[in-house]
Amino acid sequence: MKYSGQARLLVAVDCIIFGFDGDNFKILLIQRGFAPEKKKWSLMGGFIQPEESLEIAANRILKKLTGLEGVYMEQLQAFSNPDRDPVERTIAVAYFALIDIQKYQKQLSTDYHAEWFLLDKMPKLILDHNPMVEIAKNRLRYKAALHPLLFELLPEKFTIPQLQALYEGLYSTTFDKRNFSRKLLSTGLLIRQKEKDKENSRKGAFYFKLDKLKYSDNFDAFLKFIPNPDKFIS
Amino acid sequence: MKYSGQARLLVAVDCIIFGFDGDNFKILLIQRGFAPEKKKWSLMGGFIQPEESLEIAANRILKKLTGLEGVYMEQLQAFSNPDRDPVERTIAVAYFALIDIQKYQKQLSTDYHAEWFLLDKMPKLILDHNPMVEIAKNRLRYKAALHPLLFELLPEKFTIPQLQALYEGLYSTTFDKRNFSRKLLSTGLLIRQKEKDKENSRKGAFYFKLDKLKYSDNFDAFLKFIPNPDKFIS
DNA sequence: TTTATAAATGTAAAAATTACACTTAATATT
DNA sequence: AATATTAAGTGTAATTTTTACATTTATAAA
Repeated sequence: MKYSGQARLLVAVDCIIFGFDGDNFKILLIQRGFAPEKKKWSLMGGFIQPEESLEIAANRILKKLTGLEGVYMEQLQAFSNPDRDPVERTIAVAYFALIDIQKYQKQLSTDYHAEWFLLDKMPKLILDHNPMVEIAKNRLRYKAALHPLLFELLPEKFTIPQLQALYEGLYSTTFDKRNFSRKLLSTGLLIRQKEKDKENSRKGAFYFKLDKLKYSDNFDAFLKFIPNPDKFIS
Repeated sequence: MKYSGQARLLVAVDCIIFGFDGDNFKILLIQRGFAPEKKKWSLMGGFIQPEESLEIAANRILKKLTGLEGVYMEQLQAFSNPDRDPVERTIAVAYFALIDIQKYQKQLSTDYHAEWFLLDKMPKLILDHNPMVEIAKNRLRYKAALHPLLFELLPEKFTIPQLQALYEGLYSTTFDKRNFSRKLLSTGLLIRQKEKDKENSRKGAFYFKLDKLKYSDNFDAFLKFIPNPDKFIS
């Protein structure tokens, strides 16, 4: 028993993979090894398989490229312009992922000619992938203004100055460090460690870890990390 | 030139249509006139056509049911569990719409046996439509806490007490009317009219209209209508 | 021992939010 | 005509949150 007389379409999943290298936001792109658009840069994607949900497909695709599982990933939206793929009508559901760039295993992706690009210096991508990335950036700015999302981009131990650089990078602005650290510490999500990071200064900066329990409890809380976030969202 | 060896799927659009009758939130449902699940209540939906984007399809479907165009509508998310439709694998992209219930033309929908239900007293729906509605309610609560979205549910002229009832209904709570009106008026979005609504009190309540220019300018602004919105969002 | 450098911290002023109760306008009642 | 009724409308003081801003501290290098 089937629905007759209706068109069936290809459904693709595309992953927008964000990372942070300590100084700048990055995005992981691949160079297509096959026609059409061979050699052009692209988001990592693939078609949904008959037995998969979109979430499963997105995780499969992410794992294939990065070797990572259990990564933060969120459905962005479906892109459905009938002309978006000149080869054949395809609907793409975009997901964005936040990964700890240090966990990314380069060798896994040599198959795909993957490369991290500075988010601000991204090449032209195939199809409608550039607008997808723009929408994902905005969604990330939106969500990170209210929820403790950006920790997903950091390693287990991180310092307050690193965290501030992360926020400042996302919003292309600067924050007063006294107010910033007070706000972040007041969430109660951070546990100070005894060790310091001595890489970036003589004095060293204390490492912090996330209080994972409080983190998962507060993930959906409105924490107002960024004052007037609408200034930064287009 | 086609992508070979990939499965093609049905893609459906389902519309979650919210209204407000002055006292309660409502949702517009239809009773399916055909098998499977004939006579069961359902969201209004349909399959995407070859030349349509999802947005166009959603608007087509909404217009067919309500007669309305230019309505506020937003993509909720794609639902893709492989078993969600027992007849045939179908991906559904849900949209939610906010309409002024007074503009809804009943006669248009007799074709579909459409009916407004109290949102809290909704029947069981087919497939995964109940969870779709739950997700839509949460999204609406989330977004309305920050953005001036709910005006889409009201007629052109409305009173502050009506507006407060609307917010109180969505969050199942009460607000102090002094603080509520101060907050809403401080947005600068409301223009007081000379006439009063005398339906609900002897004194009468002043009508207000939206300042449409400021409204569209501020639609994406973070206005914090609701204190601690995470209390209300699950 | 001194110097250099980034990390860490406190406080006062301003703004926003909260809690709370009386007055007013208009109709209905006597 | 006076009075009662009812929901609309409004103000203020206390608290909390946010903002602006400068000095001290820890450490390694010279």
